[in-house]
Order: sequence, then structure tokens, then C-alpha cells
Amino acid sequence: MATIYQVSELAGVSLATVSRVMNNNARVSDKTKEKVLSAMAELGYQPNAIAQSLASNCSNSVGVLVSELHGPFFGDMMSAIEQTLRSEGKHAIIASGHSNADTEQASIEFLISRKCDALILHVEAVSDVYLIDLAAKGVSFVLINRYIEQISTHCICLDNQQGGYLATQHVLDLQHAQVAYISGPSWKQDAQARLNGHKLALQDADIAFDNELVFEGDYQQQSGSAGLDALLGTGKAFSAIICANDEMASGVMTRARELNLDIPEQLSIVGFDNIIYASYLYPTLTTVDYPIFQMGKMAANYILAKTYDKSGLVLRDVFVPKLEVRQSSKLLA
Amino acid sequence: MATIYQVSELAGVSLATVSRVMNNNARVSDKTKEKVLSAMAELGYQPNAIAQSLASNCSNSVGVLVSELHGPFFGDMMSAIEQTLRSEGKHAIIASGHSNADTEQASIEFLISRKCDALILHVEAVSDVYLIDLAAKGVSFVLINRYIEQISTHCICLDNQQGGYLATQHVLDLQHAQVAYISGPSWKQDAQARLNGHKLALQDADIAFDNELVFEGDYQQQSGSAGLDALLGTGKAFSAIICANDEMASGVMTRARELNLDIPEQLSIVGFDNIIYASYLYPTLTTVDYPIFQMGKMAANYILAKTYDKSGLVLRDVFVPKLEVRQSSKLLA
DNA sequence: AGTTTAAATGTAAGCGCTTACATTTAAAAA
DNA sequence: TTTTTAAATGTAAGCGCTTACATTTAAACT
Repeated sequence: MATIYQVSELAGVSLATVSRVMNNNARVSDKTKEKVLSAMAELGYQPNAIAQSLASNCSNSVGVLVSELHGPFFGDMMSAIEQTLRSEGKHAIIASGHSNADTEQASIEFLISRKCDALILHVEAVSDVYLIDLAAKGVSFVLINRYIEQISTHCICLDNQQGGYLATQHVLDLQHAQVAYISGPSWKQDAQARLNGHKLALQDADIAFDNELVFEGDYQQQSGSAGLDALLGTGKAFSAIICANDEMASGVMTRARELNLDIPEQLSIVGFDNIIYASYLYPTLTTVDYPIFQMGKMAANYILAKTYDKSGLVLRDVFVPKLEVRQSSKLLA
Repeated sequence: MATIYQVSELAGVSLATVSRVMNNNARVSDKTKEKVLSAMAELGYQPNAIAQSLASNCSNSVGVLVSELHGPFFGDMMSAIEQTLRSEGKHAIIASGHSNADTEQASIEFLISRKCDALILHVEAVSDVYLIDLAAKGVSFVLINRYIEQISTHCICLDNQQGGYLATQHVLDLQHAQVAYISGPSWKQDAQARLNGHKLALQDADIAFDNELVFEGDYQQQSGSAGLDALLGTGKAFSAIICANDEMASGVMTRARELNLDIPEQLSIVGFDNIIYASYLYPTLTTVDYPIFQMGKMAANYILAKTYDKSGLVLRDVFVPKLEVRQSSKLLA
């Protein structure tokens, strides 16, 4: 592997000059630049990224921490991030936090120890205080899908409340007046916000909120099935059910089928996230679209702009969900 | 950020000694080790990974290249890889190749330029020759889901042919004698192998293979639907259909429903891969399990063993698929 | 006590770059 | 032509580690 030294020798210039043409951050005459470039070509020179990092104190790497690498989100998010970073010669280092505070913290520390220039975090368990602290320590990061007042400029969020509102409003528009809700874990911010949106929509329609019509699931498909059973078990009537994510909605569908409940004839279902498989289900699932790809891209752009000083990027920190109407919801007969 | 120098000063020893206790690859007396350790603790010392890499010529990073970051595979594979590497203090750098030769090649070069110690490749478009060359150049890598004779020790594969065989054998066992097949792109090795397995199973059952009952899809759900239409269009009768992956099987299901074809009453369907959503479909999909998690883990272990000299790892290079029987296939009435 | 030998520690030369600062070169001004 | 000034290039000191080799220390024999 050729080094900068050999290039400088072959080109008959100093190390510094070679470095200058590599980074072209300083003026070099066209003539010498030419010489250097051809020397590089001749030697098949590839700069040593590690040495560059050490000298420049910039690793060109961004740590990405998600809850689960295999979740329906991660792929799209990662795809967006990789693409965006890559186009600027940066790269992503990944880690998972498993929605566990200790693991998340350990992962963050791992990524920092790896000298990532910045982090993109999709964390749920670690405390606000920890993150505020992290920001105070000067760690550069952006938070996806979590809002913390004190470090609001680090947050890229979906308006989850609005999403919950849209979902409920949709079934309300379809004349459903008795609407059940399967929420995510109440300790998760997004789950709370979605449920809030639901309540708000009910309120705006002058429908009393009934706590018995809410079941707290865990975002897994299994808990959708369990939720339907529980809800049915209350004896309360409902003609529509909003699920805080698509996987639970899928669970509801499965269970409904087992119970010979026709969807959407007897029960309308609305999901949340619009994961790719939502449109493969039968019936296809009406859901609230979560623009995770765009958000991933924005997260990467934030970092490109803030950490790597790239200019000309339009930054946005709150994304708006939109309803994707499919077959699983219909006008109440 | 404290450096090794400050630690050595506080502990009253030399740089080398501090380095030794960090790497504990050389004998240091318990007494000094103690001093060093407490100095580290006192300073909150974190070794600089970049500097370590430069000096040791080992970046502790593994490049992972997949076709699509958002595919159904990637998540599981990545999850396994991250977990395995992480437990040994290594990390994964990701990239995608989009099943395009140039992009794949560029990605590989990108990862190499990033000084990855090894690569895990899930590539389809790049040529055998290129990969053989890469191995010859001394690049350390493992290939997932691709077999190349000359570099067989670099390959971790699923026995795709066996998988295809199992799928067809299953419907044959269910008395289906007319079996259609929707394959993946014929230029992809796994698609070929799966189809071969299908043919073999037919042959073993003394059923003539009929080329008209094969439709070449592209592994996307859409082409499953198109495939069903095409197959139906031939006028040939068939009571079962094998799909080379679950997404196309999902497409077949969707289209069958539109055509009022009852599944599995009128048509049995078998998929391949056993992606998580296969069990969320209706009816749940009988499919061939692709142990991608295990294979990802094995890929990481290979690298741990071969590149990082970790011992005590059991290595395996060919995985066996197994049938997952669900609702979409049934005994021919 | 003197010698041999191994263990513990220290010294210093890199690893391959970047960059502040010094120097040279050439263009512009006088 | 000489002086001023800016552009181009070079020099050399790091960046924070690892490690070959040298030296010191201490244990083990004579």
C-alpha cells in the first residue's frame, strides 16, 4: 500500500502538498496538482483513513443506535442514513439497544469510544437526563422519534399525537362512535402521544373517552391478539379499533379471523407506521404513515450540516404523519 | 480526554507499561498493574480507538455489505452480526450494493478504504472473478449465500437446492401432482438452486418437469401476482404453487384472493425464507426456513476466528433449510 | 558474594497523515 | 529595477497509541 510519502517523492513535492491536493483545502498550482494526481494514479494511492482520522481528529463515522436491528423500522431508517452519509464519504457504525437502559447506555458509550463524530439515536429506555447530559458534554447527536424540551434542537420527531388523531378521526368520519384502542407500552413517549391524539379526536367529536376501551399492548403482534380478546371481554361494544402500530393491528386481524369477525364489515381496523407488510395483509391495512425513510435521511442531513458543516441543506425537525386508507376500515353500515 | 501519557504520568510508569496493561499481552507485575488501573479510573481514561488502530494496523471494524438495507433479510442478519462482533469489541460498518455490480464493487472498495479488517458480503451482481481476485489480494472476507468453488472456504451458504426440494416434496406428499413454480431471477445463484431442487423433487417422484409451469419473477411481491396470472394464462392445470421467496408468495395470495381462488382449498402455496411476516399472512404461509440469523452469526464467527484469531469457535459453512408447515398448503382433496 | 537468567520496565521509533508556521517563488506595485 | 505582497510550497511537530529493543530489577544458582 502506497503512502503519502511515496506519492510526494514520486511527484517531487512535499508531504504537505500532497495532503493539500487530497483535501483541496488550500491553493496548489495546477501544475503541481497535476503532478501529484498522476503520481497518485501511478501508485494506486489510497489515503489511509485511520491515519487521516488520527491527524485530523475526525473519524468520518457516525454511530447509529436503534432499539432492534430487525424491527420493521430499522431497515428503512438505515437505508436512508447509509445512502445519505455515503454520498459524503462518511460511514455508519451500528449498534442496538434493545430498549434497555443499560444496554442503550453501553452502546452509546461504545460508539463514542469508537470515536464516532456524531450519533443518531433511536433510544427509548435511557433517561432524558442522561441525554441532556450527553449534549452538555459536547457529544453531537440527533434523536429520532423522541422529544426532549431541553435539547429540542437535537430531536427529529414525527407528530405522533397528530397521527393518533388522524387515525381516530378517520374512523369517526366513517361514523364509528365506539372506538377501541390498543396502545403501546405507556412508558414510551410515542405510545403516549398516539393515545393522546386518539383522546383528542374523541373529544373534538364530543365523544366521551372510555378507559375500558383501551388496552395496553407492547407493540408486538401477539399483544394485538391479546388486546382484541381483552377488549371483547369487557363486554363493551365497539365497531372500530385503532392500534398504535401495524404489528398489533396484524395481531388483531389474525385473532378476528379466528373469531369469525369479519373485517372490515364487523370491525374496522387502523394501524400505525405503514410498514411495508401493511399492504400485504388481508384485508390491506388502513394505517398512519410514518415517514421513517425521510426522517432517517433528515437525521443524516442534520449531522452532515451540524457536524460536518455541509451547507445548503434544508433541515426539518418535525414530520407530519398522513393517513393511508386501505381496506381494513369502512363506513359503519 | 485523558491520554495514555497522562495515565503513565499519574501512575508513575512508562507509556509502554500502560499499553501493556491495556492489552495485557505482556507480563506486568500485579503491583504496577494496580497502579495503572487506578490511574486510569481516576482519569476516566478511554483509549483512543483510532490511535490504537493506526499503531496496531487493526481497525477492529468489519464491513458488512448487503443488497438492500431494507430487505427482510438484512435486519436479522445484521442483528446477528452486530451482536456477535460486539461481544468481542469489534464493530460493523454497513453499506448496500443494490444488486448492481458497479455499486457492489464501489461499496467493497469503500469498505476497504475504511480499513475494515474483514468484510461480510451478501452480494449478487459482482462477478466470481472479482471475488476470487479479492481473495487473492489478501482481503479477508466471507460470502453469505453464494458459493464459489475456488474460494469455497469463504462461503457460508444455505443449501438452496435442498430447500427447493423440500418445498416441492412437501406438496407432492400432499398428493399434488401438478405443481407450478415462480422462480427468482435466473441470473441469481440462489434462484437457480431453488429451482433445481424443485426439478429434482419432481424427478424423484417421477413427474415430468414442465417448463410452462415455471414463471420467472424478480423476488418482489408484485411479480408473485404477475406470476399467478401468467401461470393461469397458460391454461395448464396446477393445484400447488411453489414460490422462490415469501414475498412473491404473498403476491400470489393477494392475487388469488382477487380471483376468488381459495387458498389452500383450490391452491396450495409454499414460500421460501420464512420471513417474519409469513406467519402474519392469511392464511399463514407454509415456507422453507432460511436460518439467516444463524448464518449471520456464523459469518461473524468466521471472521472472529480467521481474522481476529479467536479460538474455540465451531465453524460451519453450509446450513440446512427446513420446512415450516402452516396453513397455506393442504392435502389435495 | 558473584553470576546467570528471567521477569519487569523503560526508551524511542514508528504508524500515515494534518497543519501551524517558515520559507521560497512569482506576481503586482512602485 | 527594486520593493511589497500574496500565492505556493516546504518543514517539522504532533495526533495517541504499539512494540522491538535496551535496560534495570530481582530471583535463582554457584
